[in-house]
Amino acid sequence: MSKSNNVYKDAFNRCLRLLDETQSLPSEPELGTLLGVSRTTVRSILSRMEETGLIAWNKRNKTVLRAPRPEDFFPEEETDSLAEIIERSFMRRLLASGAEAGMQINELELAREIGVGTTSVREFLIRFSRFGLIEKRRNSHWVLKGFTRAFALELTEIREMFELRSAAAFAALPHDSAVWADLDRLEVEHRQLASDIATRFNEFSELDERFHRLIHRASHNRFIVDFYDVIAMIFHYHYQWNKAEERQRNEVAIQEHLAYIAALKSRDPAKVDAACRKHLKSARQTLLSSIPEGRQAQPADGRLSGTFARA
Amino acid sequence: MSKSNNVYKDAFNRCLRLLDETQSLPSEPELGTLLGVSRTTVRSILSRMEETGLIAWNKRNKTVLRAPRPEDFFPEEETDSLAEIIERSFMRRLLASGAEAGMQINELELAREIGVGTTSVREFLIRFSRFGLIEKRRNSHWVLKGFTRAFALELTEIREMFELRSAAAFAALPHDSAVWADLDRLEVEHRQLASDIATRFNEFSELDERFHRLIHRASHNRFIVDFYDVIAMIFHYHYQWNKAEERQRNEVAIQEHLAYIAALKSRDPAKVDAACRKHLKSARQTLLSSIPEGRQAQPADGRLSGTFARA
DNA sequence: GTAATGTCTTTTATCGTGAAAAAACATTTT
DNA sequence: AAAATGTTTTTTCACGATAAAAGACATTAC
Repeated sequence: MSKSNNVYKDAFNRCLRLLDETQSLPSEPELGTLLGVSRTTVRSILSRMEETGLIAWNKRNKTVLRAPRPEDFFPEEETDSLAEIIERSFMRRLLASGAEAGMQINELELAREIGVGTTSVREFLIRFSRFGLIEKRRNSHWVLKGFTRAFALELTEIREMFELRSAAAFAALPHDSAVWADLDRLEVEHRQLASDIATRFNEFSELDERFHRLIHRASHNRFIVDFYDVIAMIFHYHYQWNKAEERQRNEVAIQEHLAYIAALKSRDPAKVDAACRKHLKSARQTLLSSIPEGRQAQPADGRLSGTFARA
Repeated sequence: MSKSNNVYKDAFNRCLRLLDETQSLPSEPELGTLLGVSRTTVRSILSRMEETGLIAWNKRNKTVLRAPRPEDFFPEEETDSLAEIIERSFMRRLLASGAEAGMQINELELAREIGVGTTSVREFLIRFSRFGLIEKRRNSHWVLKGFTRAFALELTEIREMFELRSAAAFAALPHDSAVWADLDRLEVEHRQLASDIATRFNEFSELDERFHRLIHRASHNRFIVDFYDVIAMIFHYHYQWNKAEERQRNEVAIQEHLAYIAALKSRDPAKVDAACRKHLKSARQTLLSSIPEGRQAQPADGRLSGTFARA
């Protein structure tokens, strides 16, 4: 099978949405930039759009003939990259009960179960290892460290260290920095979401990530910025997994963010520190409360069927 | 070629050194633990030792017949893992002049130049990416961020944050903790090295790493402990690259370590903080002074032959 | 002459394959 | 019966091969 054409399919779908807005498409290089793909892929997309009667394509002329119909789109599941498929599959297993600290991870079995080659699984595990949830034994298998209370505490410890420092750096940024406009925009979005909370509460997690990433970027430190990937990953799956009191939690978080934003705008270090601490404390509480007591680190032993086996 | 047997060769060489000390070798499982390899590999080693007349092997009896000769050993270069070979090769290129920030890294070309498969190079680059020196463009090449002044400053910023916290945690450890004995042992080693500095100054970097890892471990935080891998990697190659005033630098560092150790033993937070800060400051200076001014981040352009190409 | 399109080449992503090494199972020895 | 040895199976590691996607070069259009 060698390689799926999900890049093409995903870009095709995104291009279809563009069709609604205009009568004719821009030049190939322009489309490439817009969709984030190469001209080669753009031309494949245009070819297909011509074939299916969506556009008339003659050199520079790409006239839209009709609006896209649902059946023009490629199925969602065919647009995911292999890495995404593997990650989702792996995280499902990890968060499912039965995945205890100390268990072995079997590359071959994982690959077979997901239906992909071992190379992709290996590469995924190497990339995933920086999240601190798995560890490699030299010339041997991977070991699961488990999504434990200890993990959550270690993660939040670093997060708090990094974010307090970033927030302080943020507040010290000059008045003419572009971040203040970004912050204003985020504040508006927070207020809109707050007033619509009853129906849109599930949009918070995306806003949350953008807000915190903006702050972390002020550190101008690649290690701090990159570490937010770990936090984002954990919170992403955590939100999917723990829906209890989601609306209320998010409502509280939005108010904390607004207070945090006000503190940043005041540029008063003490206020920033206090608002940041307060929010991070409740974020930690939320994460911790979602980890059942049973999910403690404990050396597992014996063998178990499936991807994870007792060591 | 599929897979080299460097694990076997390396373990064989290490096993040869064991031969000097005893008349007979222990059981297979025991040897496996000792050498850190499986019984399968142990048996291959024993087979060869029997063939070359080093031992007489009959079931539980493994009698040493003669002392190993130089020609019994496998050549050093055959005992390195592929990952080590690729890392060395890559770092040589990275630290060589001409590798500027913004350049592209070509997997295929790197693989060809080193003489290995692309998979191994890909996996290496993924693993290496956590050091913050390279970055991947989606569906495309890697980009070199460069060993710049900015990199050194970002690295040391995190290091200082982490080590100050770890040192404070260390000093707060209970009296009966095993780390105090470890610290005492390290102190002795420091004093021995200090008195022999003229001849053994190049042994410092290994001692340095052990000392700092001991401190970082007191944080009980996997992210802090793991981050020391980044520091160790950078300092490892930095030491190889910058030999200027090595002896004097190490002499100063040993004295700083001794003061740092004394502060830890005093368990006085203020003293620990001061000693730690002082040492980290001079470590940062050493690293910074080794980065030539020319080695600044600047967007490269155009193409260049070799592994790294201008973007 | 700049920027697009058309064509060709190179690189990346992924798989199946086979040898090295680990791990599991069976048998013997103490 | 506990621990070693002998044997077989499974897993990891690394490669070459191939389609997707990117990139480079040549040609045409404005």
